[in-house]
Amino acid sequence: MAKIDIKGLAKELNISPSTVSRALRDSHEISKATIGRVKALAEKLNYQPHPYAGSLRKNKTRTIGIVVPEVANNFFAKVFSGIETVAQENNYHSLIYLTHDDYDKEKSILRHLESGRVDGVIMSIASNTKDHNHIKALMEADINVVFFDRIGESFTTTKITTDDYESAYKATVHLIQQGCKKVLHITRFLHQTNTKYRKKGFIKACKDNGLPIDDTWILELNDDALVEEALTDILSQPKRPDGIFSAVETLSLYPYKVCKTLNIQMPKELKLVSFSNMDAASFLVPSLTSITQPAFEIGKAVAKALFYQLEKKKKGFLQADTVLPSTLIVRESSLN
Amino acid sequence: MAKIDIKGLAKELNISPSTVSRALRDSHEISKATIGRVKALAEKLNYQPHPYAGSLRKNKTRTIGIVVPEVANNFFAKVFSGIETVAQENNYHSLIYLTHDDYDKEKSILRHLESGRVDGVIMSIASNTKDHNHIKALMEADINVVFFDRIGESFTTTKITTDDYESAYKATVHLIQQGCKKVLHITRFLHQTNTKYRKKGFIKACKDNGLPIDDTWILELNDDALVEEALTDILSQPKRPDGIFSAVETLSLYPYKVCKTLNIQMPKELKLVSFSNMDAASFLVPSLTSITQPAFEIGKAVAKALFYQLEKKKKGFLQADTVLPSTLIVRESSLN
DNA sequence: TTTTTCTACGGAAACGTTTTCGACTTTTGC
DNA sequence: GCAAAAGTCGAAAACGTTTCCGTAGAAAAA
Repeated sequence: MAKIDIKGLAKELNISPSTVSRALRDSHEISKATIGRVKALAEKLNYQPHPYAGSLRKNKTRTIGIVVPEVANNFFAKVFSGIETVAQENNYHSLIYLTHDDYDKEKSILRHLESGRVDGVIMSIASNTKDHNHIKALMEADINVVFFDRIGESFTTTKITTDDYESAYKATVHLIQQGCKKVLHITRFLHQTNTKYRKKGFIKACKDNGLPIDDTWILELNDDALVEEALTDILSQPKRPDGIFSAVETLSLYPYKVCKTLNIQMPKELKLVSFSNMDAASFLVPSLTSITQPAFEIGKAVAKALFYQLEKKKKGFLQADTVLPSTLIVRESSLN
Repeated sequence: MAKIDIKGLAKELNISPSTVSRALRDSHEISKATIGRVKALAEKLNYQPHPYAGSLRKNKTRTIGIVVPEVANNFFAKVFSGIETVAQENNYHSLIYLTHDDYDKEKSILRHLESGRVDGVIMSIASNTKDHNHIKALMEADINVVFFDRIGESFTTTKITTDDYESAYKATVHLIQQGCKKVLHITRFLHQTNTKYRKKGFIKACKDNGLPIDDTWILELNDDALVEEALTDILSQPKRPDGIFSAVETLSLYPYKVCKTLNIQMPKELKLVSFSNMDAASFLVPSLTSITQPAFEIGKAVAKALFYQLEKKKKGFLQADTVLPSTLIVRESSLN
């Protein structure tokens, strides 16, 4: 099947390319009759417009860039699924880039995206980027950028987050109500916005309930290789914690492991609640009490917000700062 | 920062756009001196070539399409991660489309991809597509297509799979060696290539070891809503199975659930092994004996194969049919 | 009838590159 | 000293669209 283009159609029909172009887009300055003829032939020859030619001329790509740390992760995968759903509905295309939580990679990706390959970018910032100049540069190149979860707080654009502070507060209070006297907070990358607020919620909950807090009860465990050791240390102490609040899914399984080797009974001697979108949460023993973020909805919301910005001429945001509620699902790991 | 293009650079340097274009690409017909001047200015002004202009002229996009059923799934997510890694290494861009296992959606996606938006496509076929004309059409539009896991067997192109037959055989034999006398096979979408071969391996293992097989011992459970009921039924029978071999991860957790409600002891009364890439497998109780496919490696292999085809002028494949080995990880759920 | 307004379409420029074809200058080979 | 060969660059076409501008004829208004 030889590729057919607008010129080919035009020649076949003895009309000009401009007429064909207009006819295909139902222009009012073309008669119904010719529109019919053009569309019939286009259909018959399976004409597919070349997307890049149009993009070049119109300076619109109908493509978005999605820049995230990873995708082999329940949360990000579900967010992406939400984004993609909305993108397909709006006839947008999704270019996806993984930063692997590497600042330099993120920088070079964003720098490339200044080229005009995409109309807008949805991103969740890499865990080790602290400086945001590359993001600012992208915006100054007139690319719309919106954030979710790990946001750039200083930018005035759409940011979709969850109620990290409140959820963390609620989870901590839940542990305390179940009888915990010493709650340990394990977390990662505290300079990120989401973990930062989770920590604040944790601290507030402890204070409100008269639990003493010092920094040794907050463990920032950034290196996978060291988690088990650190956890073993603190759980071997005589005055070990009787509750753990984990701010990230990737840390949630370690307590199970360490308790097994140290022969600590969960939930009797140690209660656990963790942020997590893991499907298997209810099949663990004890099943995991979790705070799950509405990942799919986050994806849909952030995509909708971006498309809103892209379609409207007027500047303005659909919802500049949207906070979606997470839900605390109480299972066995936290129960008395 | 006003966007700068080749013409702008040319004017600034008082040379022609063609010279600039060549200089940026280190053409040997441009003097070292001008190459230096051009690159210096390009760097200074943060020149980013417009990708679509080049694509249009060169008829090469350096973009691939990835068409998969879903991504909120350990296996596909890890495969994608492998693909993306190789893509970034080779300076390719990844457009990703989810079919949600819907044939019509897959068809319209592939149809669109005939347009020239991508140079090649990596795909894993949706579970309910049985006719492959849309794929054939894409190939005839001169788009390279390669497959992984759920492949189109009739096509002569690269297909990356795992040793489904052998793994299934090995898993079944393992169950039998652990004392199972009646092994149930639960699976999905048996018209797919991968599940089809897993079933064959299962049957062969049973026959080789003198276990009687009839069709009631093979359950094709395509509807999520009906799985629990079906499993409850068969496990309530007096002559219930004492072993389950699950061909897909999405079915692997149901036996846990049903055994709990029916008060059947795992692994004492019922042993289980399942295909799975789930991280939590070792934290289940009993921990799940699983066959895990090398998802990340599959992604890398399929991407490498595609890029090989795209870069070489000569027709030919890197590895037309590559079969990567899965590994059987024995945990508690299958042990005597 | 003449003038104006629509209707329906064509010609050509434009988007930002790459590449073909030449052309001019300098170097090389004899 | 002269032809051939290198070396270095420019003009313009081309990729496949969209859109600006123009115009012929028909219909409407005068």
